[in-house]
Amino acid sequence: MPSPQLLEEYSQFFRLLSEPARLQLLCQLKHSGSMDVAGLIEATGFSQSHISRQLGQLQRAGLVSCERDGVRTIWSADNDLVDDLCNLVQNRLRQRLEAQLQSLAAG
Amino acid sequence: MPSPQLLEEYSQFFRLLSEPARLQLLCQLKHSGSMDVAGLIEATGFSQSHISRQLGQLQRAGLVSCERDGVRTIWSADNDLVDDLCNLVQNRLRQRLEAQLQSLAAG
DNA sequence: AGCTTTTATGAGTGTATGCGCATACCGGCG
DNA sequence: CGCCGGTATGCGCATACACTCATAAAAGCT
Repeated sequence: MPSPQLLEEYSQFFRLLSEPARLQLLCQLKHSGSMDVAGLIEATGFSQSHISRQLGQLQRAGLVSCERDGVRTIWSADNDLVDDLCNLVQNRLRQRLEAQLQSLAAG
Repeated sequence: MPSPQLLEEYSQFFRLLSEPARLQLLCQLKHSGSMDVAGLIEATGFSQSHISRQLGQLQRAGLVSCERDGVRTIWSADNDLVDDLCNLVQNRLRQRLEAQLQSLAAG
């Protein structure tokens, strides 16, 4: 059994990924390599303030990092953890759907 | 890039794990094998209605399942996905702390 | 059938937070 | 120094949801 503190850490991390907007920003950065905020606004349609806040949260968790290019800030995703997690979840979703399909066919 | 629908699925799944209470119930069931609600109340200190609701959510996601034993309901965790996810996150947390430690030593 | 025990659920409350608007900060340029 | 483009942040609103109390539903016992 994980300790209560560890459970709290886990859930805080999962909470970061529980918001479609944040997940979308992460995937976009992973997909495009590096982007500035204008690009993220263009790609996602979110407001500038919203994107800034979400990136701040992701940065504090070490999932994204930024470098300044003059007045602009260039953001990039930091590691493969999120991809790995999403792949595991995707496998699970597929298994579930396949099982539903089978039980439907079996009547 | 995952589709918006898939992103939504991902985030809904992560949202399930973003609540310490649910994560604790999952880990408890994983640890103890099978438990009835009275046991979970004893182990976690949560109210009966709260536990019932959280188990319902986890059941709809296919993470736990139940069998009735007379008037009691015996719950058990259904697969290893959550453990795998938590292990990945734990590795990440450890890496982060080690990096902080190194930068502190180097600082 | 009525009574008891165990679990599920309707209703209500409080808190957290996503999201936008407006604005303050901040680094570069004339 | 004043101005301007780009980013962070205070504030407010709306909504989602964890959590509780009270109650209903279900299953066994007499």
